[in-house]
Amino acid sequence: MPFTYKYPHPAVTVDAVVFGFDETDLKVLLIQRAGDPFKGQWALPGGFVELDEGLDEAARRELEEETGLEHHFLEQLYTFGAPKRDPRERVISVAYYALVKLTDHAVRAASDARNVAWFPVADLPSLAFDHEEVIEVALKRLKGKIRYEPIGFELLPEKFPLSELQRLYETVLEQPLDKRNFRKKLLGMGLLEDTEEIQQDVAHRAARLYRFDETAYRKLRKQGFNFEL
Amino acid sequence: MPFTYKYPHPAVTVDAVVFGFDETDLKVLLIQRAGDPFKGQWALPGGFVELDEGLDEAARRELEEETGLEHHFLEQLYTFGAPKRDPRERVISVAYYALVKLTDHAVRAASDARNVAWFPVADLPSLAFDHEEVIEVALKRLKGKIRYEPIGFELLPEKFPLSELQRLYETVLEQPLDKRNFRKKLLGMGLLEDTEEIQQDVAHRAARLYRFDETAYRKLRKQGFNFEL
DNA sequence: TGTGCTTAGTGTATAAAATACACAATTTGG
DNA sequence: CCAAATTGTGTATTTTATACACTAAGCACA
Repeated sequence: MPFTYKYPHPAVTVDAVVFGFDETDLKVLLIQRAGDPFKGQWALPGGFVELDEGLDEAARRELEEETGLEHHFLEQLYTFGAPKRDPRERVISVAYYALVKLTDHAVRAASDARNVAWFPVADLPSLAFDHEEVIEVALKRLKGKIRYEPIGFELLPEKFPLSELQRLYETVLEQPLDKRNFRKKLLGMGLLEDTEEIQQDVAHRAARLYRFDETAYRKLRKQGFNFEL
Repeated sequence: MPFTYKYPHPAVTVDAVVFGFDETDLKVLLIQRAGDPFKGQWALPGGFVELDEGLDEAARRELEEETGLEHHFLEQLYTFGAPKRDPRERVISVAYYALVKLTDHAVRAASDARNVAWFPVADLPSLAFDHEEVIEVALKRLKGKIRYEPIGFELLPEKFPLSELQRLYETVLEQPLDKRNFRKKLLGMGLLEDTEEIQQDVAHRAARLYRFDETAYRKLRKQGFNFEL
């Protein structure tokens, strides 16, 4: 027991709410706990912060170790620190949320072979710790932020039809949107690049594929443009 | 040194960016540090989290101890945890921001007689730790949030003339607003109760005083109303 | 007491943005 | 070649945002 302090110190963890979207559902990535407490229960991926790493860094490292996910949108969400949220000792959890492209990133099993799985946010199992609350806060943040920052694209493949973008918005915002108005607005922003490609292997008229134009977005931002849906 | 752990634990503090508004300026409350590190420099009020108290609770307690401020708007802002932000040991700081009514709450000196003072955000001294960054993040949050939640009223006295509300918005948003349109919009929301009182002791036509109607706001929220300026 | 200074308070016309809405075009599968 | 599924398109209407200038009230000071 080599780590001693004059005053008591809490433990600090990072936990991540990882969102994915699969054409119909918004999903969250969960990990089945290998040990106590809450052994066998589903929980958010996460772990202890090392003393020499930043918080963002810790969140990325844990995600990589536990799920193999890399290079995704990651943002700090909120810090949860109720005294009894962990039965072992005082643990303060800095929560993050991440957006990943389900199509590009296959989820690898955790290094220690724990179960990893995607669950629809509308149908979650019961969770360890206060992770249900964490997910609620993350959902609220996503719902708010997707309307005034172009983060929705982080959940879609690089090339996508407009209808899929619309479905994503309808799912996250939990409200139907008018097709013509949606297309008018999005295309009018000048953020979507027409890839000149169309869908393959669909049993109906194939849709044009678009790509989010990051460069155009940055240019417009500088000129005072604000994304808003 | 009675507190020992199997793994290293960082220290955890709460720090608060306290905003006030005094008819012309947005101000931040700072405390002059009594001890090392950064002795004599200005810093945000804050301190260590006790093991048996929640984070919000800790933030309120520290504010009360150091400035005598109570019963104000307080919200978690962001958690800062760069490994070297404190030269002594690894310290993770959960930052809060608070909005107080300058007129109602006189600031008391800290219990240990350290200097406490308000500084205009446009003219801050150099600060200890990464507190400049913390204030920047707080300002950005305030600027964003004041537009879609009615938190501006937390910075004004209970009864205020419309012109003062407008000045507040102009100061925080850093842009001029049209008087007639501003009044039309705000009064149109139905959130302002006319107190039937007017300003006293002013050297010009006295303005009507309004009060933010919390009850009306909650009622409207339930009906799907969204505050937006 | 009246003139000037300062701030309060008010309405309308115009432009821009949001909304509501329906059908023809394309491709596949039977 | 017909049915089923989904893409893609325009206009009229309503709502909201913007631009803009003068009179009213109260005090200070000559």
